[in-house]
Parts: sequence; C-alpha cells; structure tokens
Amino acid sequence: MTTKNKILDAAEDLFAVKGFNGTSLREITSLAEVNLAAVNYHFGSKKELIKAVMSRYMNELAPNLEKALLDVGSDENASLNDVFSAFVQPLLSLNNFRENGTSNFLQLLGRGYTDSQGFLRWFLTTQYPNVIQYFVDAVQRAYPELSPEDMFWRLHFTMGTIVFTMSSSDALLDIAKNDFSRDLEIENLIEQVIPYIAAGVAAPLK
Amino acid sequence: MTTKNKILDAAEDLFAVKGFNGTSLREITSLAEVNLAAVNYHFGSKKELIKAVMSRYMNELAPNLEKALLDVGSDENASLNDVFSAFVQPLLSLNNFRENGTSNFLQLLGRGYTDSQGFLRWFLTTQYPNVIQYFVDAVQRAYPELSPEDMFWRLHFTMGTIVFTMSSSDALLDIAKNDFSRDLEIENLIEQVIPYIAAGVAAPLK
DNA sequence: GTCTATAATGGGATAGAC
DNA sequence: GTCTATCCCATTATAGAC
Repeated sequence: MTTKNKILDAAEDLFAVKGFNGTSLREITSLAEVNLAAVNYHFGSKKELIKAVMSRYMNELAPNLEKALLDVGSDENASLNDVFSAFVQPLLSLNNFRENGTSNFLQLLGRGYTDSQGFLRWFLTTQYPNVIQYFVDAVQRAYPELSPEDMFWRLHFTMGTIVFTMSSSDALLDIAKNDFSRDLEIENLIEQVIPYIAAGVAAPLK
Repeated sequence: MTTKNKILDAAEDLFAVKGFNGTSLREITSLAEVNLAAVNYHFGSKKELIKAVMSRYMNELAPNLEKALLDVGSDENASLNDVFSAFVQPLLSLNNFRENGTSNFLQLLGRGYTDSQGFLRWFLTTQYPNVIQYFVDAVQRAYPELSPEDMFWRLHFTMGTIVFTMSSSDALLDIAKNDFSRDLEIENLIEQVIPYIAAGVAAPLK
C-alpha cells in the first residue's frame, strides 16, 4: 500500500460523498494517514489528483464497456433495453476493483458534472471518446428513427437520471429500507432504473 | 432597488452558475455593488442568504404550482403527460418574475441537491410539503397501477433528470447551438424533457 | 520520499466609527 | 444602514531539513 494509493483511495471516498470543491487536501491526507505535502509531491495539484482518481476508474472500465457496447451494437436484434443493459456488468465489476467501486464511480461522475464548472466533463469526453461513440452507435442501431438531435437530448437526460440517482444512492437505499422494508443493493437500483431510461429514450417522437 | 434586493439578485445569478460553495460573499457584494458587510447585516449569514434566494422563488412558485397540480389531479382523464405539463406554465411564469427566472430557479434547485450536503433539500421538503403531496396524488390518479414503491423510484429518477438537465442547461444549449445550429431557450428544453420523463414513469412494470 | 514549518491567499464574520 | 478595518480561520501550495 503505497502513499500514492492511500491518497487515491481516501480522495475517492471523500470526493464521492462531499464533492470535489467540498473536500480539502487536509481531509484527504488525514484520512489517508499521510503527510499533507504528499499530495502535491505525488500529484502536483488538487486538480491533477481529481483527474488521477477518475482515470483509475476509467482505465479499468473503458475496455470492458467498449467491448460490451461493440457487441450489442453489432447485434441486429438488440433493443434499447439491451443497449442499456450492456452497462450493467462492466459497472458492477468495479466492485471487484475496489469496495463500493460501482457506487463510488457513479457518484464521482455525478460530481464531475456539477462541481468544478465542467472541466471533468471535458476531460472524460476528450480522453475516452470511444465509449461515447460506441454507445451512440448502439442506440442508433436499436432505434434508427431517432434523429441525432433527439438522441443528443435523450442521452443527456439519461445521463442525468443515472448520475443523479447514483449520487444520492445512499439516501435512496436508506429510504427504501425504512419506508418499504426493502434491503436493496446498488445492483437493484440499476435494475430499477433501466426500464425507466429505456422507456424515456424510446418515447414517441413529436 | 434596495440593498437587500441587490444582494438577492446578484447572489442568485452567481449561485446558479457557480454553485453555493463556489460563490463567495465578496463576489456577491462586488457584483451587487454594495458593501461586504451588508450581507451579514441583512441576512445574518451566507446560509440564510441561500435560503432567502430560494424562498423568494418558492413563495412565488408554490401557489401557482399547487393550483395547477390540484387541477390536473382532480381531472379523471388526465394522463401522465398532462401531470408533468402542469409544471410548465408555473415554471415559465418565473420569467416574468425575474429575467432568466425559470432557468435560474431550476439551476438553483439542481445545485441544492448536490452542493451543501442536502440542507437545501431538507429546507424545501419541510417548508413546501404541499407541492410534493399534490404532485404524488396527481401521478397516482393518472397511473393507479403504479405501486407506492415503484412510484417512489420513478419520481426520484424524474427529479434526477430534471435537476441534472437544468443544472447543465447552459452547456446543453451551447452544444445544441454549435452541433445542430439550434437557438433554443430553456422553454424548448422543458418541452423536450416532458415526453422523456412521462414515458419513463409510464414504463412497463416487471 | 517524507517531514515540519510557513508562505500566500481567500474565506466568513464582526467591531466600531459615521 | 453603511462603511472601513480587521479578526480568525481554512485553504492550496512550497521551501528546506532530514
């Protein structure tokens, strides 16, 4: 367990809960039990640390996701439900990569869209363009009537649904337990949301 | 134009763009062209200022929204699309209340869910419970097969779609302009999103 | 590579003159 | 009600000893 990895782990957990702006280097180094100066020594700046935390996940996720999306994209009979379901296994496998990996990653993604004026959005779309392209292609094949413009909007709505749901997933799972006596996992949440977004994307055109 | 209102206006514009955490009192008073100490004199603290900014909108919006939701909720033949459409006029009328009112308010709502560890969510749900109740009732009537548990999930997904879309609406409208030569307003965005969320809430049950 | 100490900046809040 | 000046605290980042 190197200092660099201790920092990455601690930063990830704190960023997921409190956001990037809301987490200080002091909190990170304190949780990681390393010296305050270590962040700047190993990463150069807080911004670079944020990128490093996200890259660690994206480098793990991107190959699996690209493969799954290429597969479903080349299947003539794939439905929209199938396309969205292609995300499930790659995302869940992040739990093997790190404890709460799936939940953490999705929460970080949500933070990236609202914190820090979109620099993370820029980073992800420029660094991992294939994931997006393959996804768009697969949706296009499953629902050819959707114009590029309508697809743009609906995919953004979908991104919002996912990201927001996941960034408040802890609270949601708590409520489900209290109000409905349901002991759910992040996995069940993903199963709940897929019919919703598939129906949304497939909504009738005006 | 009182000092208090100058502060509220400036705070609102900055909060919408940069979030609550991302906006300093110095930026607010500088934009408002008032003295730094004025915020604490008039509002007591930054947190109270945030509440005041939100209350100004909620006090304007809540009566209109409650009325629209009660109306659509008492209509035997109202569809889910009708229920969601009930939000449109009350939301758009915020543009008469203040320039960019609709967009600003929705962005602030989005910020409230991700910034500042949910204190704003608590504030809104406890201060304006009727809006939520009437809305749930109207959805229940339009789609009675939906169990309370499924409704809970789907309404939360819907909240996520709206809030996320609106909190990145500036970026989205920019992209629409660049990629599709479309000069859209927040109004068009709302029209785009309603079919999506209505279809999502109405998705087939397992 | 790790530490202490500290620089440099910016934050929210307040005291007290006017 | 408004202003200046300032307090006190937290932040990121770095210099320099070990």
